[in-house]
Amino acid sequence: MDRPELGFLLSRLMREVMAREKPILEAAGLEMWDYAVLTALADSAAPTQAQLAATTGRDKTRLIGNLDRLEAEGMVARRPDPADRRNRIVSLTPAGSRVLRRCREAIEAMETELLADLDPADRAGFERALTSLAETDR
Amino acid sequence: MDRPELGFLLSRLMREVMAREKPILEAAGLEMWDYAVLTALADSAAPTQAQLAATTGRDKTRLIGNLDRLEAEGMVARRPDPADRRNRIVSLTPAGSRVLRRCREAIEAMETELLADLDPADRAGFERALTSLAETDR
DNA sequence: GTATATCGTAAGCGCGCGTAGATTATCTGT
DNA sequence: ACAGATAATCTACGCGCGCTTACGATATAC
Repeated sequence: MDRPELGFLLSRLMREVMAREKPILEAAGLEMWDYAVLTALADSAAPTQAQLAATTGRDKTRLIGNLDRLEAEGMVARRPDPADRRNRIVSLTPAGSRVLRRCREAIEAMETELLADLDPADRAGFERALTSLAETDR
Repeated sequence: MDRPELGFLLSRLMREVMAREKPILEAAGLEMWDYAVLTALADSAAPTQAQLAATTGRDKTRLIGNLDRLEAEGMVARRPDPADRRNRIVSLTPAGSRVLRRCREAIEAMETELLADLDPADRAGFERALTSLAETDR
């Protein structure tokens, strides 16, 4: 297919998505990284902060600040692992869970709107391909 | 469809593509922005640097450094517009054109490999959808 | 001819980033 | 009991980013 390069297309689309997400997250008092952290904790708590850093892609020393604030606002809990007290188990609080759900819904609505004009088959292929490609971690 | 959010998928894929492009561009002595500039000049010269900045998305004061280096290495030419000597017309030199073509070929090969495992129909839909979405400038 | 606007350029601002080193608490192997 | 590894934290780099201000050269409006 003849098209601009992936990098350009992706960075353009990325900017667009970011621009649309930003006001949603700001309304909830979250930064991008906060949201990534909450999302990573949605299914299950993180056994260590280092692992949470790895799964979110956040630098582990930078993650600390996000957790400090999220904890202060009661969205996240840090408790020492009883089995190894060096580790901090990071988990979502009910309040954090609520904030996350609200943001998630708003963002999904935004995405639906963004993708609305696509040919349905293209859209399905796009989502399948993107999901598959995002798992390509070398 | 049930999938992670667009933002996460895109940023993961973006990182992968960047990681694969980097060594190619480094081998040619280019930074990411240099390559974006050369690509923008491929079809036609830029009538002003401000316009080149706008089309590439680069801040216009930051663009200057890229042009300085590209010009010093003979890949790009800056000449005053005879009709309005405040403007600098930026154009690709033959050498710049060669470097661009070589990088472009390597990057296209990389992309082909990256997309190789996709279902062909998904891949076609992915490329069409991405191209279309990247044109969504609000 | 004088005021106003535009282009390219230089310099400096605060920001977030990844990284590195040191520190403290804790666990593991011997 | 002791040496070495590991987790979280703090501090401090240097980097590139976008943004702002200032300035000289040039063009345009009156």
